[in-house]
Amino acid sequence: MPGTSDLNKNETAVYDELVRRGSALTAYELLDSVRPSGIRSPTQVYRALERLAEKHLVHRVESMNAFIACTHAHDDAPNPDTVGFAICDECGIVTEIDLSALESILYGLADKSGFRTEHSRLELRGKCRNCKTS
Amino acid sequence: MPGTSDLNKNETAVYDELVRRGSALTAYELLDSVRPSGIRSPTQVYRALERLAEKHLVHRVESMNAFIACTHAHDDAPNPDTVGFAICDECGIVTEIDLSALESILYGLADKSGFRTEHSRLELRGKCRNCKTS
DNA sequence: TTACGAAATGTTATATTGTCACATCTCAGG
DNA sequence: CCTGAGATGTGACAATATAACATTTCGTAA
Repeated sequence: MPGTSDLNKNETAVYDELVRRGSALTAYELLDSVRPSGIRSPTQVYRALERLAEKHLVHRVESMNAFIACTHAHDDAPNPDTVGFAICDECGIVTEIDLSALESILYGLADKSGFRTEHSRLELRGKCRNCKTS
Repeated sequence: MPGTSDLNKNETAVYDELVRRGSALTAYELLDSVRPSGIRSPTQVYRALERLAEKHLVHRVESMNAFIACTHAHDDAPNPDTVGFAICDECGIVTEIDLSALESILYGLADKSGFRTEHSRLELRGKCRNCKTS
């Protein structure tokens, strides 16, 4: 992973936990999990998450108030950045979708009205492969 | 507007306020605004919003924890429904984007991995026409 | 007409999510 | 060594959302 080397202690604890669990976690779930690493307050978790997000190592899943380790390579290029998630309402699994191919289309949509997009987020809700038959 | 006739007192108060203001408002901003209509608790606001959303008269803007009156005709057809917003980080204006043309592309993206999308939300952050020059 | 139940509404308290303010620590540059 | 900018820790608090339960409303059927 790019940039995982220059993480401080709290960032490492939070990032490792997100990777280990492989699912979307709320800040307070994370807090409970990283207490053994010496993190005691929400502020510390949110600060770590904020910096991890700047480094594109985690993403915030808006519709869940949760955070997830990034699974795609996002080149370190500056914005605009575009990311998508497919969220299963049955089992809660969150899968990152690569939208790079769509970027120009999505940005063009808004640009028609004079809007300059800096970053964007797409969240799909539905049923994953495993849950859709049940 | 379709279905604005069968709104109850609280739904009407909340919906009218959203239309009157024409911007995205948080549930608590709404609560303050509709107190004169007799609404006193967050629960009442959230219940009204929930039913207005079911009727496609308001949308929740996830990345703002806010709600906005719908400006597009969403046919009363069942899901999947797809809506987008362009949000100006400078002045806060929120513009609804019609994504109906994109629906099949967006859904196809996830479908490749076996995901069945039921509804989706796209939120673009950036600068609106007026703010992007400043 | 009255009685009943389901759904809507109101009310209070509480849970969850996120931020502020300020003290303390760390460490590179002068 | 000093200093000061940025990182970190801590406690209090603000903002957002839901739970639990009482009350009301209203259609329906005895």
